[in-house]
Amino acid sequence: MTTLSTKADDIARVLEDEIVGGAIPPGTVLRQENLSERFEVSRTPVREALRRLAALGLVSFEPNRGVRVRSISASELREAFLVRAELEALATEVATPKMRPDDLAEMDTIERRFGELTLELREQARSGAPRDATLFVEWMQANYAFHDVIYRVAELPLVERIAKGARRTFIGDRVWQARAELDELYAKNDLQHRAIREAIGVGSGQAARVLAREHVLSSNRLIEVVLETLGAGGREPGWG
Amino acid sequence: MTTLSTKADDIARVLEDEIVGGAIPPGTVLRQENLSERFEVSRTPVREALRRLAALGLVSFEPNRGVRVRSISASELREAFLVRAELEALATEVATPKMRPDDLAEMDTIERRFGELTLELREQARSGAPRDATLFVEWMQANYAFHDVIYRVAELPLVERIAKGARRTFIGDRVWQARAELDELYAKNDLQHRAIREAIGVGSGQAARVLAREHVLSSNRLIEVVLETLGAGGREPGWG
DNA sequence: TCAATCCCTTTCGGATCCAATTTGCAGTAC
DNA sequence: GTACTGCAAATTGGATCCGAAAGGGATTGA
Repeated sequence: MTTLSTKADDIARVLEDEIVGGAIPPGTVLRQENLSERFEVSRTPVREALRRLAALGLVSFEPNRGVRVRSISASELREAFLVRAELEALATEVATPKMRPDDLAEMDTIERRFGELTLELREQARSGAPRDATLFVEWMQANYAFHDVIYRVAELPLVERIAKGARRTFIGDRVWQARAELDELYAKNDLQHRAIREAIGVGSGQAARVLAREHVLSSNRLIEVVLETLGAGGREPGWG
Repeated sequence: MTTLSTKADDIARVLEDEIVGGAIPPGTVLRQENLSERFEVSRTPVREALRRLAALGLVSFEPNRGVRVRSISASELREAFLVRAELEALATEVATPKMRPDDLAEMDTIERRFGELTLELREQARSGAPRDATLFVEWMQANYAFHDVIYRVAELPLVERIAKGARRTFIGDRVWQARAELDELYAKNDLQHRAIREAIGVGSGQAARVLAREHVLSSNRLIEVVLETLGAGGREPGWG
């Protein structure tokens, strides 16, 4: 029986998901022994996993002190959006002439679902009820699924990898649940998706590029508003 | 006395430089024991270093078989140039309004030197003499220095990191020395640098962006010509 | 009261040791 | 001659062990 993956890789994947998903908040100090007893392995594979996370920029490595989950600054966040904007624009332009009818049909299906979820979210936001996390996650997934079709058609694995790496600098989902006026974001996102899909449909790579870029940048602007109102409060847990 | 860096990090840095510099050719299999006796350490830090290289995409990790230096395919190379083109365009646009007189002066100094080196290289190419490696390296460094000013002024560390990561997928410098008709590239590069500098000088971020993008893309086109004539011969050493 | 020093605990980095997997080769059956 | 089996060498993955660095607290001295 072939193993096909090492424990270090498994651990790295799990921690990666937990960090980008927000389950492990920024600033957390990761102790090797904790992780080794949690995953029921020795510290050796744990350290290899941590090296990988460090190379990916998810944690910072202080020699002889430990690793801590990196917290992202406002400027880093803005930059990540800039990178995403450029690369998604590129991918969208490249994908446009390669789109096949079934790809477009898939985009339509996803977009329809996305529209429904958007309505539900706005409904919820207007009613003032507490946010439903699962609904939000679904909305997010539909959002990503839309872009994933584009990435798949574009066939630019490097671009996809980098853009998705930048995408994950999201500070977790709770940011999005923070303010009710994100209503505007929901509606705009939906409209922009449709505009992008239409531009692709008529085969205008240029237009699709511009729209994709603006789409990401407008998300950026709204996120910044949220961060301001949240007070950019990056409280940093100490080493203890 | 504080160590300030671990052996794993040191080893990773050295190997990184050797791989991107071409000293360790693509396809090479890296044996843990070889490296451990070369660096006079045990295999533990070596493996951590290899994990980092794997996370950076410089080597591929096959469980229970070993690591090998990744060889870059033509499509990967093309993609890397696309990424660089977008990100350098972005950086150039952002840098334009932030340029101070002394920054511009520095660009002029570098560009002047770059022009001289370009002339020397073209001279050498026309004379049919064997390429002077050090001259070429100098030319390359001046080329990079020009762009580095832009990156420094732009103050976009993430963009800089990604773009430079894509820049290093260069298959070493010998590619550039392969054909004499790169003459054209030398001249064009020089002219494009000047155009970019002038666009920045008049404060047109839009123009600078477009010029920077075309600059990188034209390098890409010429590289592809070279690869075609070279026969894309990616001979892969076996596992032995 | 406050600062410097020593020591003890915690935690990390690295070395060594052992188990598991792969691989090459010899031998054998057909 | 070819394909298959089984063993042995090479190599990796992981566990355990040890020395060293960092941090905290008590003691001492001014």
